[in-house]
Amino acid sequence: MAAVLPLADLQGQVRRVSWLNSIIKGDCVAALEALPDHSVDAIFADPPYNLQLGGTLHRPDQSLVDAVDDDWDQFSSFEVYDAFTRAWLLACRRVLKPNGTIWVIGSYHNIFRVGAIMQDLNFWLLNDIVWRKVNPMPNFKGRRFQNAHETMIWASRDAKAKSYTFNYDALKASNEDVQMRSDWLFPICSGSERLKDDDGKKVHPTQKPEALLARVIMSSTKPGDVILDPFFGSGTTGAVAKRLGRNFVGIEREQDYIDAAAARIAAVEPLGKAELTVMTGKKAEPRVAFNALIEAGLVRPGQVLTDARRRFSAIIRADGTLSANGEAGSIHRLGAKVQGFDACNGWTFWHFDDGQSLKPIDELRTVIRNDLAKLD
Amino acid sequence: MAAVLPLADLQGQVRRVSWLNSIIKGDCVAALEALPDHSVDAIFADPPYNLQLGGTLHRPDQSLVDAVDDDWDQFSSFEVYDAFTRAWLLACRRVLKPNGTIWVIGSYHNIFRVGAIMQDLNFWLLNDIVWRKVNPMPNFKGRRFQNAHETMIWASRDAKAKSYTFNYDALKASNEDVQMRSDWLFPICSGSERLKDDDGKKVHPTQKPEALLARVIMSSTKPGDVILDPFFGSGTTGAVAKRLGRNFVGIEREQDYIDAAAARIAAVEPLGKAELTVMTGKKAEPRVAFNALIEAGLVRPGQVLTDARRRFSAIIRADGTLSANGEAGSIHRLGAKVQGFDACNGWTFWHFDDGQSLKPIDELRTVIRNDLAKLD
DNA sequence: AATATGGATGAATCGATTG
DNA sequence: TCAATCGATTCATCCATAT
Repeated sequence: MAAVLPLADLQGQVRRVSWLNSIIKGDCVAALEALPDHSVDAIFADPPYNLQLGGTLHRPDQSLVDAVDDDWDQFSSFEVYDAFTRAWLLACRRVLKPNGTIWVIGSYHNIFRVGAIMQDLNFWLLNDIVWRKVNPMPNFKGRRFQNAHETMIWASRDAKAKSYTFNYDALKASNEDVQMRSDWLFPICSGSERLKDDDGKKVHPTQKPEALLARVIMSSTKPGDVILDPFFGSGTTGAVAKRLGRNFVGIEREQDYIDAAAARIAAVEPLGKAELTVMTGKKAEPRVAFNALIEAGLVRPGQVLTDARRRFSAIIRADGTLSANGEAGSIHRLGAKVQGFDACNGWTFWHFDDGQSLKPIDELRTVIRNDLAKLD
Repeated sequence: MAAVLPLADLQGQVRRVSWLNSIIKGDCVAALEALPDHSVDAIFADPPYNLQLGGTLHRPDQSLVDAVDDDWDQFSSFEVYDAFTRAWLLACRRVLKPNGTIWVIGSYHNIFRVGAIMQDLNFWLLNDIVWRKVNPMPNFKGRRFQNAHETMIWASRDAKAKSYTFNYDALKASNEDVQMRSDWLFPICSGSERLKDDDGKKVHPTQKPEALLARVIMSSTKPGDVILDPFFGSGTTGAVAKRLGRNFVGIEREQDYIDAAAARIAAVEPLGKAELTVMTGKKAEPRVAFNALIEAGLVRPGQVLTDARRRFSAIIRADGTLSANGEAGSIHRLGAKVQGFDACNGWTFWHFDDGQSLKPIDELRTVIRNDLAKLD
C-alpha cells in the first residue's frame, strides 16, 4: 500500500492502474493529467487557503502562534489564486466519473472564490457543510468573533447527475433516526492522532481529523470506490479510505509529507466486510409487483382493501389492479385518485383486514421479498 | 417613525437627513445614489438568493411546499446575478463610513458569488458567521443533507479600516464569559413574530428572526448608529434597530412589504438604556448521535454490544448502525427488533464490556455531552 | 383547566425505471 | 429521447380542536 511513485513511473503504468492506493509526487495539475478520464468516484480536496496574515501573531502570554505561513499558501493576488483554483478544479472534473461527487474544504479566506469558480465550471452544489470545531483557536486580539468553523462544499459533476452516491439511510440510522444536518461537530485534530516529527513538531500545519473524513467518505462513497485527494498532505484521506475499505489516490509535492503519509497509511488496518456493510432503505430493495401477492395467494381477487382509517375502499381485480367508484388503476394510481392527490404509495396506503386489525399490504410485500432472499 | 418617502421627495430633503428612520421606495441601486457618501455606520443586506428550483416539491404527505418563486428572486444566469450583486455592493460601499462594516446573508446558492465579489471590491472579510437553524425544513426526498444553516459575511470597508465597532466584551459577558463563536443557533422566524396578512398568509417569504438581527446589531453597532438595509422586506432590521436604540434606513421596491414594515416598526417600543444587553438561553440536553461515539473512538466498528443479561448481541458497523442475525438498523430499531418490540431505547438497552463489567452505552453518551455542554 | 391529538409549515437548487 | 409508471420520502414547532 501507499507506494510512492514519481510521475514519470506513473505514466508508463496507467494501464495496470498502478496509481491505485499510491501517492503521486508532483504538482497537482500536472499529475492529474496522467490519470484517465472518469477514473475516480469521489474527490476530497483541501487546497491552500490563501491565508492573508499581516505579520506574526502573539497570544496574550506573548507566546508566538505557529501560523500557516508556508510557501505553498502564498499567492500574490486573488487573480493568481483564482487561476490556480480554476486549473485544479478543471483537472479534477475531467478525472471524476459522471456520477461522482467532489468535496472541497476551506475557510472564509478562500471558500467563496472556490465556490463561485465551482459554479462557473458547472459543478452542481449539493450542500455546503459546516464543520463546527469543538476546540477552535481563540481570537487573541478580541477584534472578531472566534473563527470556530470551516466550510465544505459538496457538489456533483453537473446538474443532470442525479445518481450520485448518498448513503441517506445509514446516516439517518446512525443519527438518532433523524436525517443528518449540514452542520457537523468535530474536535480539531490533536493528541495522538496529530502526526509529529522526531522533534515533536507537527508534520503538517492543517492536518484534518479522521472523524471528519470518515463522515465524508461514509456518506458519499461505497466500499471499493476510488477517492482522489489532490492535496494529500499528511494523508488523512488515504488513511481513512484504507480503513473504510475504499481505494485512494493522493497527489502531493513535498517529500516530507509523502513520507509521513506513506508510513501512516501503512500502519492502518482495514475494517472487515461485515463492519463495512452500509445500511440501506427501501429504495435498494427489489421491486415486487402487486400481482405477485395475488399469485402467491396472499390476497385474492374480489378482496376489499381500505386505507388505515377505513375512509376509502377498493376491490382487488384478477389482473392486479384495484377498482373503486367505477374507476380502476394500479394500487398507486387508485390510491392517489380516491384521495385527490397526484401521487400515492399504494403499498403503505392500502390495508387488509387479517381478522384482528388492519395491516398495510406492504407487510405482504415483505413476505415475498423474504422468499426471494432465500433464492440467491 | 418609519415615514415612507418616494425617491423624489427624498432627494430634496437630504440635507435635513429626512431619510433617517424611514423606508425609501425604489430600486436598491438608484435609491442608494441619493444617499450621501459615508453616511451610514453599518449595513445589513439580505439580497435575493437566486434559488434555481426545478419544479414543484411535495412533502411525503403529498402537501405542496410553498417555495420562494417570487419574481424578485429570478435571474437568467450567474452573470446577470453577479452584475446585480456588484452594482448594489458598490453603491453600499460608497455610503458606508470608512470604519463601518457590512453584513450580507445568503445560502450556498448565492453566498459564494457574493463573498468573492466582496473581496474583489476590496471589502475586507472579518468573519463568516453560520446561522444554525434549530428547526429547518427537512430534505423531503432524502437526496442530500438537511440544509440546516445559512451563512452571513461580516466585512469592513477595506483592509486598513481597523477602528470598526465590535463589542467584544459585551458579547463575551453575555456568552457565559467565553468568546462569541462564529456559529450561532437560532430558530427560524415563526409563530406570532411572523407577519401575516388578513388571510393568514405570510407577508414575506423569507422574514428573518429578530434574535438574529439583534445579535448582529448588538455586536457591531453602537446606540445612535445608522443602519442601512438595502433589501428591507418585512423590516426586521428596522424593528430591531428601533428597539435597540439605533437608527435605520430601509430600501424596498414592493409597496406591500413597505406597508407591513412601517406598521410593524411603528408598534415597536424602544428599550431603555439599561436594558440594552444581550440575553442568552440555555438549551435542553443536546441530542447525541451514536455515530459520535464511533467518531470519538469510545466504541469501534466490529465491537460487540449486548443487552444487560447477554441474551442478545450485535456488532457495530462503521456507518453507525448495528447488525445482528442478518438484520441491521439504528441502536433503537435493532434493539426493538431483537426483542420483538415496537420500540426500544438503544442507549440503555445496549451494553459494552469495559473489561470488568457490562455498562450501558448511555455512559459513553454522557462523556460526549460533557464535551458538548460548553458549546450550545 | 390542563392535556392530547391532528394539521400546517418553513429561502429547497430534493427520483428511478420501464417502454 | 421522451413519456408513463412505480413508489419513496420529513423535523421542529406552532396552532386549532378535541378530550
